[in-house]
Amino acid sequence: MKILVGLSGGVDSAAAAWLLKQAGHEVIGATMSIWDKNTNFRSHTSADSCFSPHQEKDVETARSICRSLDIPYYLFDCAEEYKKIVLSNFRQEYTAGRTPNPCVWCNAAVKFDALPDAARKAGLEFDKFATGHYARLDFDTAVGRYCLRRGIDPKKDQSYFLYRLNQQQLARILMPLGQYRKDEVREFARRAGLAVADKADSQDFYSGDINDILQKEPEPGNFVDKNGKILGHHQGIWNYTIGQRRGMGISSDRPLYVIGINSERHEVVLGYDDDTLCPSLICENLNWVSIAGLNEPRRITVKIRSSQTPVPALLTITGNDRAEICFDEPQKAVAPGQSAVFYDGDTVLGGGIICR
RNA sequence: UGGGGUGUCGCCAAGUGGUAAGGCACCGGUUUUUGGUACCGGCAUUCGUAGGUUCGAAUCCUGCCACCCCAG
Repeated sequence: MKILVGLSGGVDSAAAAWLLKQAGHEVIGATMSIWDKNTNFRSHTSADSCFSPHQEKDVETARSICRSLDIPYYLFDCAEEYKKIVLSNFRQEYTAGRTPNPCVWCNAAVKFDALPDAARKAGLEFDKFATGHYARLDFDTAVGRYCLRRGIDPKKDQSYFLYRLNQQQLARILMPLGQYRKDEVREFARRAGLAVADKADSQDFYSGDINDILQKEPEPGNFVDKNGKILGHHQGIWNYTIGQRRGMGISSDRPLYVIGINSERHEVVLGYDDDTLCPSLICENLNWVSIAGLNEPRRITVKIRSSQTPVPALLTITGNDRAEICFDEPQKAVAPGQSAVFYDGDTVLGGGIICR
């Protein structure tokens, strides 16, 4: 097969490319560029964030990975789509007092969409598009759908970020790392002689001044308690997210957490540990993956953040493109704007955006 | 300027003669392809201030300063 591999400059995607080449496929490397050169932020920071002017360094790394794997390499400019979808969602959500998840949108609209698209438009032909994600894919003939499943390594599973992919996209995707553990992947990279074999994991989305990326000026408002009593002042609701503890600068008898954000009043509501607990949530903008939909309530497990083991709950469709999830045990810090992803064991059924 | 009270880290606060607990905040690190959480570590040679008593004081005594309350 002819396979286009999305390379980030990290170990995982490099190892994925190597694995596919080892398996005898014809592999092509590609990276999407997302930083708009016209952006003029006041503060530029660390190189290891995803959205950063330093992405050229990652491109260079990806290029040298391809050189050592002896495969062709291409760079595609996806900054326009990235700006239109990921950044605009990011800005809109934070401004509305919600907490966006850029990775979820980036995957569905850019990485697994604009990037392979750009490659095709540039005249590249390939059968599949592969990445270094820790998730598994297969086709379930019984339901006639492509199914997304958790990666074997529970600590590295990235299926949470992928629940927005549609069947057309899934049909052409390969995720060769889903069946390996991280330490095995590093071992592959070492064996392949890749310089990135021991490169550090993870990256922030963005590490500069949030006012820059939101194109906002600081906007003072109050910290209040549940009863509306003023506890202090902040410089913009977009600096906070439900469940957040640090960064308020307010001392109390016990730690204080953000339990609400009121965009109309520009207030951030603070409360104790217990106040962050929530028995249920409503989500909308649903996307179904391994099933076509749901007609009756279903017992599932659900993740409301990426680094969480799925927790048991009851999923009920309550309206058009709207669902309610009742947790067996109340969950901490349910943040609107984040995603709730539904699982049945290792299988991603679908998910939606939390609205309350 | 009569009476009473208080003054220990940014905030709260233990300690009443034996050589400064704890919580919150803050800072650093670990975890993590969002945000966040959690975890680990750091954080008053000094107790409003100046003297005195004592082997030894944040703790006892005296002066001064500041703040609070009551009475003017």
